Amino acid sequence: MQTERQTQIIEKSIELIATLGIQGFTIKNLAKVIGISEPAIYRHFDHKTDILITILDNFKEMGEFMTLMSNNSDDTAIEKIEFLFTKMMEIFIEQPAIISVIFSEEIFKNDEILKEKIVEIHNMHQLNIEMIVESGQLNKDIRSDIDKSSLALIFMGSLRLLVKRWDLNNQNFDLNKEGAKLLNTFKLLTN
Amino acid sequence: MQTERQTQIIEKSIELIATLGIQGFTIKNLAKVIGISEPAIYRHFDHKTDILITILDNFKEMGEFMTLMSNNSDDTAIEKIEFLFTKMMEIFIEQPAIISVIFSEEIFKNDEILKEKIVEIHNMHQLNIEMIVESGQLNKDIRSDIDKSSLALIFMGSLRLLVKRWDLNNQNFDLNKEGAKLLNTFKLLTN
DNA sequence: TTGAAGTTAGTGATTATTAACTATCTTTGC
DNA sequence: GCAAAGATAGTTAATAATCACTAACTTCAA
Repeated sequence: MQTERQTQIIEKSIELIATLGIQGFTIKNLAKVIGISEPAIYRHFDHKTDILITILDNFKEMGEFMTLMSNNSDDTAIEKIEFLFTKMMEIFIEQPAIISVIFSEEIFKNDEILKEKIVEIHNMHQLNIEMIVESGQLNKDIRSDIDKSSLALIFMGSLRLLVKRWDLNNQNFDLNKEGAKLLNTFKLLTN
Repeated sequence: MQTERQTQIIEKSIELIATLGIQGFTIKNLAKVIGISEPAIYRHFDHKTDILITILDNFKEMGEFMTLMSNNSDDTAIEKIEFLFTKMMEIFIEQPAIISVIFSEEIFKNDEILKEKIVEIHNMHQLNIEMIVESGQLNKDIRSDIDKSSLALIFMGSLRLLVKRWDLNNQNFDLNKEGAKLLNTFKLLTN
């Protein structure tokens, strides 16, 4: 479990990375935006890297929770994917800072532990969508002449790029609307 | 025009970012891998940021050249997209280090000039693919019930994710084969 | 009274960049 | 043709600023 202060450090760290990039994520900047001294940070995390590790662990947990929720229903495959899409966009609109961190694998490239965690998160989402697609193909909701891994790649790849563009363009278009449009395209393409 | 030394500095910078991340891209590291002293770097670039600007300018030029080539033929739309895909994968296989830089927009987040260049490159590729899709829809090579911007998003988004995964997984699968598979999926989905 | 969470003041290492100097080409004036 | 002058590209040594992190001390609530 995380203490309140730890949660705050994680949140502010994500915001810092989003606004200033990984190079702006310094203990000094972090302490400043929180309003405590630099050494106080070390009362809550042993090393700077531990903060990044915790960020990725939180993302992984969030992903696992979404996987559970999407599969714990008797929705059709398309409805499950719709749920995942909607849920993800909801999170991104509420906390846009997450985008810059979760879709920026290169940030974690230095550290082998961090890189491994990123790959794990990728695989988890890929496998979850593959599973959903497979069930949809069995139920004839999704056409069966295309393999599940390609479809999962297309689903995730386009959502990622859409969200990233929204962020790069200072969130100056309606992500919900564009997301719905993309989802509709998927429905047309895959039935 | 770039001098030989400038080209070398650019190449080694990209490699540094690819292997160590943006945090490993220091003048000290750069000087070391090139085999000259740190101040010598400043004989060829005024500031560290100028190196990053030049990297992005090169990427943009490369994109413009590919756009020209893809449109300077009487290929069908699908063939043009196939050309773009093949060409890009060729470049990535030859110089995998590029992947970590060109698909890592967050690296350039600090600097407004750099961020703007990234958005420009995005828009250029999006518009080019949209144009190709539009011509394909006019010729009935591509189904017309889906708008070109969605299809362009899907094309680019999935290719990006495929290439990034290949890189994240230490290039341990056949990118050409997976790329061909993805292209085939597009053909099935869009005809 | 003790432990958690803060403080100030400092550590050595590293950062981008500059100053000053040098060896080696290249250009220019006679 | 050839020396003077200048440009090019390198060097060592140093700069102030910043980095992650630590030691030692204080505050305060359970």
